[in-house]
Amino acid sequence: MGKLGNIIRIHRKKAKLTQKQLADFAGLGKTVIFDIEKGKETVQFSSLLKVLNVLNIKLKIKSRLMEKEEVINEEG
Amino acid sequence: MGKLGNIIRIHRKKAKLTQKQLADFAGLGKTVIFDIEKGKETVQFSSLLKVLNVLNIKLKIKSRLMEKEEVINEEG
DNA sequence: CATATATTACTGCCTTAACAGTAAATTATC
DNA sequence: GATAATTTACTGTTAAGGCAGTAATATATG
Repeated sequence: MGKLGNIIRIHRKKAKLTQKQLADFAGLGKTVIFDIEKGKETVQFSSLLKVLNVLNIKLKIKSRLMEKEEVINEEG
Repeated sequence: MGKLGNIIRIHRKKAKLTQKQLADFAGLGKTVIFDIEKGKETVQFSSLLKVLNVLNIKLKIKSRLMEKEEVINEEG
């Protein structure tokens, strides 16, 4: 299973949310949560961001051209 | 414009690639590269990963539940 | 063990991203 | 400024994600 899906599932469990509840909070259907946790990579990036934001997970980007790592999903 | 799109464009320029060339390397259509750089978030996550991998950009994940940051896109 | 809850899996419909092709606008090169 | 290259923008078609509904399996709770 995908690394990202696993991480998301762990965070969901910690937050004591069901897939349905997480889906509702993120404004998505339950199928997407299931797919993401299953490791499906063809989900829309926006769907992933919504889930990450609900779970307070930061997405960072890093390369040799950049001195500092940049956070992609800055939520309010 | 989206932060991620900007970063990707900068990396593409540094690599001296046109949108079309980057698209070919990533196995995508030129439209997707254009959309990503424009900041469109509804692209498929897999498309984003392909582009990031071509440009050697790492995607990391971080949260308070995790001690270490994890790299999502480990390419070979 | 029985019941309830949650997860996994499958279905068909609907929306939309991905795509190639093309044209216009912008930028680079001579 | 003229030419070429690149980027932006739009179009119609095709492929696929998102979704609710439902059923089956797995897990939790009594």
